[in-house]
Amino acid sequence: MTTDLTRLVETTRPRFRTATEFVEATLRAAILDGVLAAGAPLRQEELAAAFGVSRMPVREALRQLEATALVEFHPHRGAVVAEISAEDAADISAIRAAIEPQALRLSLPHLEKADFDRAAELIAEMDAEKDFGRMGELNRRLHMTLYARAGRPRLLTLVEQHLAAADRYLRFQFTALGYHPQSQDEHYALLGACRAGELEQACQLLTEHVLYAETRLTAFLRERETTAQD
Amino acid sequence: MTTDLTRLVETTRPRFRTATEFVEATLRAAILDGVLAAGAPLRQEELAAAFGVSRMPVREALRQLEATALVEFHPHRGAVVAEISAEDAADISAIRAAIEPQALRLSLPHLEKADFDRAAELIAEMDAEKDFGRMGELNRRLHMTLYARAGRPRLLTLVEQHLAAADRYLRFQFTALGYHPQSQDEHYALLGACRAGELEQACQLLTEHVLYAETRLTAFLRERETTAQD
DNA sequence: CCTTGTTAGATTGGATCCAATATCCGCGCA
DNA sequence: TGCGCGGATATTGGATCCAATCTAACAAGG
Repeated sequence: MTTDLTRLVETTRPRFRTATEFVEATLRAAILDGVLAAGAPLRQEELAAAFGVSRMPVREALRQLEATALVEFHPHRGAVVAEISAEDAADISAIRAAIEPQALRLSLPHLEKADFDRAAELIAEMDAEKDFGRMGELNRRLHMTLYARAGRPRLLTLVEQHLAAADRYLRFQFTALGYHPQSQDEHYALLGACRAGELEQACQLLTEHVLYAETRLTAFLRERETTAQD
Repeated sequence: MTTDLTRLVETTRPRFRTATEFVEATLRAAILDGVLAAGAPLRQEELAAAFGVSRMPVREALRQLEATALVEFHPHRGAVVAEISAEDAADISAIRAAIEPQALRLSLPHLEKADFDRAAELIAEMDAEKDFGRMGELNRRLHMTLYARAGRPRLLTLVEQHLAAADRYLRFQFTALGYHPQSQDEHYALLGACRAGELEQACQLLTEHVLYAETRLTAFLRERETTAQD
């Protein structure tokens, strides 16, 4: 683990103004990308060494990640990467199903042709992409492109966080089952409705898109959880 | 400010296992209750003295509050209590309007008579309550009572956070204009629909309830912002 | 008189050090 | 042989100390 992190460290370090910012962003990416597995203990000393800083920025970063449920603190026992479960996946999906249509509703009236074209590009890129990590990134950017003009920073931050959280789960599913192609059909349909300015239909499609993803994902996770008990 | 905090400190200290938890919870309450005004600088040394701890638990607490947008960090310049604005109020309302109906949708089928009775009690208490601080607390508990059986911890945490954030704004409005009685009518109607098991109607009423509150609030805030420029 | 450079003070960011608590292993005893 | 107790060790929580940087005041020059 240490070496995996060290590589990221040198490349991204100079972009941040404080060590805490740097550690926080890098740790978040590492957790979301699956570099740090669920349940893995996050020893402060170890991380500090990997990042080339002292324990303090690590502690502050961990605190911030705790607030977004990416790590769990156990007093005097340290922090661990948040576990994943079918229950939690359903939880995240319920949130996405609530806030993403809201974001789209507020954004769609202000979207312009350039935005739709950008979205179409991203979908096309996803068709060609093989790497699951890049795939998740593209998926997030596609969704965020459609919501970007909502003009509601808090809402968009929430959406981004939960897209990323969902992505953490999807990576799991993809590596086991491969990418689910139906999802791309849904993207095309969604973009079509958006381009046509069909607000209600677009929201409907989006809700179903999130719901389908949840159904596929939780089915996979539940099976995985039951077979794991053998 | 120091003295206001000191009073809270003694009464709540023993309930927490770590100083950071204690500082975080107390600071959050102080900000939401308006004890610490919007824009107020949060000097680490000052807070540390008020809480009777060193600067470190204060720093960790501030980091956690930053992640929930209650405080803003400016590198090397310190933290301030998040500002309030009509824009931000609308942002929070948009989030509430999205997630609260979702929570109700998931919870309502599992609510029992005892839950409805508890909610009715809370509404009645609100009719009698004069203090705006207690009023907000009761309002939050009422809403959460209706959502409690959703069985989605993340979603409920989000709802609770944004109810609290909205409450911070409502306190502003109430102290200037007094409590808006229409809100209570909406509560009674909502509870009625819930009791009758009318899921769709209840969600509709709830959405409108949040929306009305937003309309009243932003109108008040916008007026306040324009008159403040004289 | 206004602008700009410089410097002193205040305040945060980060590192190190000490104390408190949990875990783990071995020993004694039933 | 199994269970409980106690100390050693590792790790976190908290305090203190030092360095980096921002703010503000003041002086010099245009």
